[in-house]
Amino acid sequence: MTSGMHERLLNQEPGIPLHQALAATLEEQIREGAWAVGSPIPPEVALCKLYSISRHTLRHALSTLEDGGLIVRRQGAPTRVISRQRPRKFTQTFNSPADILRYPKETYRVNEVQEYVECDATLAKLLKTSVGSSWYHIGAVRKQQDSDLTIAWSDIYILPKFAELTSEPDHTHSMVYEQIERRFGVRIDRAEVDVYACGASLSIAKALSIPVGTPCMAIIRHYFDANGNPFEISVAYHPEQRFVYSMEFRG
Amino acid sequence: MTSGMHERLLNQEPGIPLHQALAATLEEQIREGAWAVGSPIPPEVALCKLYSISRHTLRHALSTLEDGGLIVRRQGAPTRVISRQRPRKFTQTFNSPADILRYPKETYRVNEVQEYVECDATLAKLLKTSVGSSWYHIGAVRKQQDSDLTIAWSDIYILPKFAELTSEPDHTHSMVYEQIERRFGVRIDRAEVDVYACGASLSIAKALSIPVGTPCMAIIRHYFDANGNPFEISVAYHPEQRFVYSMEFRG
DNA sequence: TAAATTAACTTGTCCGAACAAATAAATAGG
DNA sequence: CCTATTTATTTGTTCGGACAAGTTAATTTA
Repeated sequence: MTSGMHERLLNQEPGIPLHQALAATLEEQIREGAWAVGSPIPPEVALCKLYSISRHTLRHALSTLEDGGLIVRRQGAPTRVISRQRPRKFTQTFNSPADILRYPKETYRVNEVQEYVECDATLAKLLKTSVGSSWYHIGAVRKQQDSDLTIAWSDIYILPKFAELTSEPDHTHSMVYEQIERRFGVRIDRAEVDVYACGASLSIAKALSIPVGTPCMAIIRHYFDANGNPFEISVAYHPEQRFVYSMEFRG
Repeated sequence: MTSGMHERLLNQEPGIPLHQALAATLEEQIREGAWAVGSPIPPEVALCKLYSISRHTLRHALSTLEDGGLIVRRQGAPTRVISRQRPRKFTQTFNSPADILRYPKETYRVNEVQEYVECDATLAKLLKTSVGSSWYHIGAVRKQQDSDLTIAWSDIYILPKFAELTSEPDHTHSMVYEQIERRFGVRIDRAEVDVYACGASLSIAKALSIPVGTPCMAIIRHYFDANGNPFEISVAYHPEQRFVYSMEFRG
């Protein structure tokens, strides 16, 4: 190309910051394919001269594009385009593990079973652990504070060394993982949640006063510590119509 | 306090940037409760003098804290502490709405019903829309490509103007929302997902060849456009044992 | 007293410059 | 031809300064 590249003027409207207008312009250029995905964009000093702006302002704009997932920057290496459009990501953020199941605050547990158990084949498969592993089992119903309506049956399995938690005063009114974190300093690093439908077993039907085989939503939560080992596994059974697991995603 | 506040030296180890060390120090201060939640921290110029650093470096550190959710900054107003600890957020990111339900790629639909419908009271409640609103209804079973095992029954409701989609060649092998986006340029801005357990109704039981009342997991997805209006609502029923909705969260 | 205006304060934007650190390309050596 | 070293390139860090824009508190005015 004989004629030099003409400077693309920033349509600088009053009121919007320069770095913002610049980011929009660059994003537009990337979308139009001015630079192919994977290829480097001009170095910062070149862009500064092209747009007649300070390096600081340019870097602010590039930072915006990087946050948006359009480019990657590495010290020493040229900045590269990694996507022509802002990748659409549907995210759902939970501020605490309690939100994962969105249990209303106004619920509490009534423990009916407390015992040490050893995994047989069936339980090991359910908990995704090995046969013979030992757990402290808490069987409880979860009720609504005001109406006393039974929402679910919960089987909570925790490491035997945490068994003493059950003697805590507010044990039945707060989440077990919170108590473990408070008393033992074990922090949740990762959580797995499985959801599926099943019919109520005999014992669950009895505890919830529903017919055997009533459709239930089973929610199994695995809590892992920083070392990747599970320290709490809870299995909750929600009878039909008594619980809706609701989520929202934004693009 | 008569004695002036003693400067807290930054334990500046070689190799780590100043703004990073500063951010760590400030985060520590906040965690220790140097400033109560809701109260303002000293203005930038004061912190600059206290730590003998440039305002630019300080702002870089504050930006880090803001990203971490510890403080909020508003032009003109003092910066305030909003949390003493980095709020633990469990996030799950989906790159496409398909991942929300994690449908395997190797599934396809077999349409059995295609009709225009008008919401009666029951349907309006299920779809969270108003009575009398019109939709184009697609009833279909979802099957696995190789085994031909039926995974679910789906009721898909789309705006009447999108009805012509069903004549597309690959209609049954791709997601309806994808086709809407491709053909009509309607982009998903938000999605709501509700999950609960229910028993199989007569029509569903017949379509899936299962007994009436078989436990099913119902997943209702609402897709909203940029204006906040729903343009597709799908209701899927998964019989027990045939579908597990699995999620993973990281702290 | 209550509302409107002013002033002080605080964060946001933007420039210029210099050096450090990491990477990629060019060069020298086996 | 391949490897190790050097050089050039590019992004990261840090300073210093000035003004703009928004918020809050104080002041004035009705």
